[in-house]
Amino acid sequence: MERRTVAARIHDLDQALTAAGRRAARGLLGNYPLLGLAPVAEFAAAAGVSAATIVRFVAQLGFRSYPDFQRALREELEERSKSPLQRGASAPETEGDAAFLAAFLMRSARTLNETAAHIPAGEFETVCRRLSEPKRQCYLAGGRFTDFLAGYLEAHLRLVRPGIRRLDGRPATSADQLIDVRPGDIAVLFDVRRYDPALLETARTLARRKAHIVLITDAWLSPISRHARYCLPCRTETGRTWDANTALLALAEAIIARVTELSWETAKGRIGALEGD
Amino acid sequence: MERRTVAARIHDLDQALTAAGRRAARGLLGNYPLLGLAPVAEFAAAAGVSAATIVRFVAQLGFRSYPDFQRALREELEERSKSPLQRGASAPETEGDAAFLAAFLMRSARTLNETAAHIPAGEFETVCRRLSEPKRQCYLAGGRFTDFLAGYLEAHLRLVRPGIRRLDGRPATSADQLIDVRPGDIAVLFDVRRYDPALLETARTLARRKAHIVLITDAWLSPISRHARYCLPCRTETGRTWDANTALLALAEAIIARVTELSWETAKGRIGALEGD
DNA sequence: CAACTTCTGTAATAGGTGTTGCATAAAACC
DNA sequence: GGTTTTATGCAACACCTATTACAGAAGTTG
Repeated sequence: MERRTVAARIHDLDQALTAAGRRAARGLLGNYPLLGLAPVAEFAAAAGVSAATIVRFVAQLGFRSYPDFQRALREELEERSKSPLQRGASAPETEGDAAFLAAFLMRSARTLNETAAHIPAGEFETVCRRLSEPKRQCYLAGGRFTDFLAGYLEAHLRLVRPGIRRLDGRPATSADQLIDVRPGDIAVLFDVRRYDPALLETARTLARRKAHIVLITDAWLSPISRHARYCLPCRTETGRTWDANTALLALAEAIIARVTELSWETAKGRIGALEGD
Repeated sequence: MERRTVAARIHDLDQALTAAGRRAARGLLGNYPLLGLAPVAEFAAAAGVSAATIVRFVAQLGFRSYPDFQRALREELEERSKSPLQRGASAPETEGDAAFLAAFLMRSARTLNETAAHIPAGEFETVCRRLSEPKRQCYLAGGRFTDFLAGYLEAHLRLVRPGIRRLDGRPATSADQLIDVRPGDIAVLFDVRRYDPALLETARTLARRKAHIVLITDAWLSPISRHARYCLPCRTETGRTWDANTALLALAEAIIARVTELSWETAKGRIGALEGD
C-alpha cells in the first residue's frame, strides 16, 4: 500500500471527480478523517449522497474496499499521533520548544480577541460603509513591514469595487499620485511602530486635501493618528524580537468580508467575471 | 448515554476487570483510541485475547454493542479536535452588524487554535531548524493571494540570515531563478485554494533538483503536497466569500520568531546593523 | 432535438461482522 | 484435593454492512 495520505489522494483526483464524488470529498475533508471511520451509510448521509457513491469514491481513491480505506485512515491517524510523541524521545532538550508553535498561536489568537475588545464596533462599521460607497476613490498605503497588508487589501477590494488605488511608499512618487485626491475620498493607511516618516508625510498631504484617513496601527498609535478620521488600533505585542502583524491582517480580512457583504450587488458580478466560474 | 470518556470508564472499572479484560483495556489505552475503531478481530489480536472477550469488555463499559462503542469513540475524537477552540466561545453569536467585527475576529482566533492542533510540533520544529542552517540557500514563493506572505517572510528572514531568495511567480522567469538550486536547499511555498498552477510547476522543478520543499497551505492541501517534504496545513474557513489567510500569517510569524531564536548568534549582529540602532 | 454517454440512486446480493451458546480451563473456596 | 464458581476461547448463528447490477436521470455531442 502506498504511503500517501488519503487527503493527498483526494487532491490528486480533484479534477477527475464527479459532482457527487466531490461532495463526498468535501464531506470527508470537512470532518477529516473521522467521517471516513463511520459506516458507509453514515458517511453517505453526512455528505448528502448515496452509499453507492461513497463506495465508488473510495474505489477511485485506489482502495480495494471500504474497510481497506478505513484501515488506511487509522494508520494515518496513528502516524500523526506518534509524531508529536517523538519530540520527547528524540530531543529531550527541546521540551520547551515542543509547545512553541501552540503557545505562539494561542498568544496570537489572544491578541485577536484583545483587538476586538479595543475597537469600537461602530467605528469599524462606519469605515466599512464608507469603503462601500463606490463613488469615493479609495487609496491604500503601508509602511515598511505593513505595505504587504495594503497590497492584500488592495487585491481583494479591487474585486469588490472600482476606484481602488495603491500608493507607492516613496514620497517623491506619492506626491504625483495624490494630485487627483478629492475631498471625501478615503485612504486606508497601515502604520506600526518604527513608524514610517514617509507615510506620515503622505498622510499630511491627504489630510490637506480633505481625504478621510482610516488608520490601522498598533496600540501605541502612529503619529498619523492626529490626521486620521478613523483609527483602528490592533494588538501586536509578542514579548519577542518582532511584533506580530497577525491582528492587522485579521482586521483587514474583516474589512474585506464586511465590505463584500455591503457591496454584494456590485461585487457579485465583478467577482464572477474575474474569478471565472 | 453518558458523556464520560471511554478512557474514564475504563479507569472506573479497573479493579472489576478480569485478567483478559485487563489485557483488552491495556491494549486500547496503549493505542487510544484507534484500536477501538478497528474491527473486533483486529482489536482482539492486538490485545492478545479472543474476539468474544472484546465484546464482553465493551459491554462491561456500558455500551449496548460494539458499533455503539465505536460511535462513542468517534464522537470523543471529534470533541477533542474541537476543544482547543471552545475556550473563547462565550460571546453571543449575534450575527447582527454590531458584533460583526468581534464575531469575525473570534472566529479567526479559533482558526489559529485549530491550526495549532493540526500541525505536528515536531514538523514545525524541524522546519525551523532547517531554516536556521545558514549554509542552505532558502527560496520563497507564493500564489496569487499568498505571495505577500512570501514577501513578508522574506523581509524578516533577510534580517536574520543570509541566502534568502524570493522567487518571482511567473514561470518563465522562475526557471532562470532556479538554475542555482542545489540538493538540500530549502524552499518555502505558500499555496491556498485556487491553487496556482505556475507555483506547482515551480515546485516540480524544485523537487527535481532535490530541494526540500516546505509547503504552507490550507486544510485541503495544495497539489504541491505531493512534492513537499514538510507540509504545514492551516485553517482558512470563514464560511464567507473569501477564505482567511490570518492563520498562514500567524504561522509565518511563528516561524520568524523561532528561526530568530535559533539563529540568534548570527541574527543579532545583522538586525543591529540593518535596523541601524 | 435526438442519440448517446455518463452519472447517480435504488434495491437485491454476498460477504463479513459482531454476537452468543457451549465446552473447557482456570481460579476460588470449602 | 475435590467441588463450585468464574472466566475464556471456539464455533455456529444472525444480523448488518459493503457491494454491485440495473434502471432512471442528467448532461453531452452531433
